[in-house]
Amino acid sequence: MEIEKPGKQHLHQLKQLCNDAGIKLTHQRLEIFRELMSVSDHPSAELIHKRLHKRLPTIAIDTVYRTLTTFDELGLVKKLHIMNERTLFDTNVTIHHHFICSHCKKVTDIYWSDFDNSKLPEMVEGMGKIQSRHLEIHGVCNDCLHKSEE
Amino acid sequence: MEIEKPGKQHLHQLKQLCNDAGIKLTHQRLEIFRELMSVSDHPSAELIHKRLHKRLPTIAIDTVYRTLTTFDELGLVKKLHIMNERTLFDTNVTIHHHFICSHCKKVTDIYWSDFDNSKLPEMVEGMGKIQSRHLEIHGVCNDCLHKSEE
DNA sequence: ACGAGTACCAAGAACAATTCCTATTGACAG
DNA sequence: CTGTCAATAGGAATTGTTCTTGGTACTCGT
Repeated sequence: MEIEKPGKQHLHQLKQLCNDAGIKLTHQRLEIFRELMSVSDHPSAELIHKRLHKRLPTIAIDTVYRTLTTFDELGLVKKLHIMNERTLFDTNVTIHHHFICSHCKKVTDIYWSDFDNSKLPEMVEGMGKIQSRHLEIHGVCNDCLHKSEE
Repeated sequence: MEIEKPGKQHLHQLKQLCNDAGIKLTHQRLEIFRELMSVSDHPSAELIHKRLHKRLPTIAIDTVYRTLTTFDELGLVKKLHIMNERTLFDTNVTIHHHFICSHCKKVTDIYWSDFDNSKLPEMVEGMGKIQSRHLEIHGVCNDCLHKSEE
């Protein structure tokens, strides 16, 4: 079972990817990328926009959405649609699952390659062409468990 | 592995539940319940509202949302938050998972009790108090596979 | 250097899903 | 019958996201 979170993408990879995709590596894209790679959580578009506002006071929320969608298509980030919450973006694009605290809503990555490599039941395999599987585990995280004891 | 979908709830159970919860069994709640139990798919609030409009021409979409949330709290239905889509409601509240066609977006229930009863990795168990697990399998369903061959 | 073409972006309008607000209704207790 | 209170209808508001528009900057051919 893997536990370590894989290393982050680097700037030259972004440049490469943009080149390959035939799109420009603009200032905005670069800054959004830097912001994404500097965080280890699962930020929302709104949060990224807020954080970027210090460095890029004129950036529009729409640009953030557009760029994140572009990054999603490039495979640099992954859109998460969890719970009742807004769309989140995961900078970790390797195969993994999520633990979601039903109290504080924090999302924690889970690596479980044994499960990823295991075979699904025949019934499921027969439903169509399987592309991916994503496990969402809900519970109360340790932080919230300790807080509620106080 | 279970395959059969468990039986649906019945009217007297709704009455019982409302009584226990100390809320009234209003005409609207009854009709929304009946509508829910008559379908086997995963309807959205909007769709339920549209269907109910024939029988209850004055029902407000807000009432549908409120009632579905109430039912969710009572455990009669389960809110689903899948993909980029709107919130769906699942009338099947027994433990199960979902296969989501990335092409037609259809959601199919999966029963896999071996997995439900299996132990999670230590690392995950240690993250907090686990309440539930939900597996989302993405792929292309057989219908769409056949259609694309034409 | 210069003009046309293209990708890109900011700003605000538009949109869709959901929730809030408020007056009204309806059921029940006294 | 009347006061009370939960529940509802209808519309307005809010929220998250996307579209439209006009303008800017870079690129390529000349």
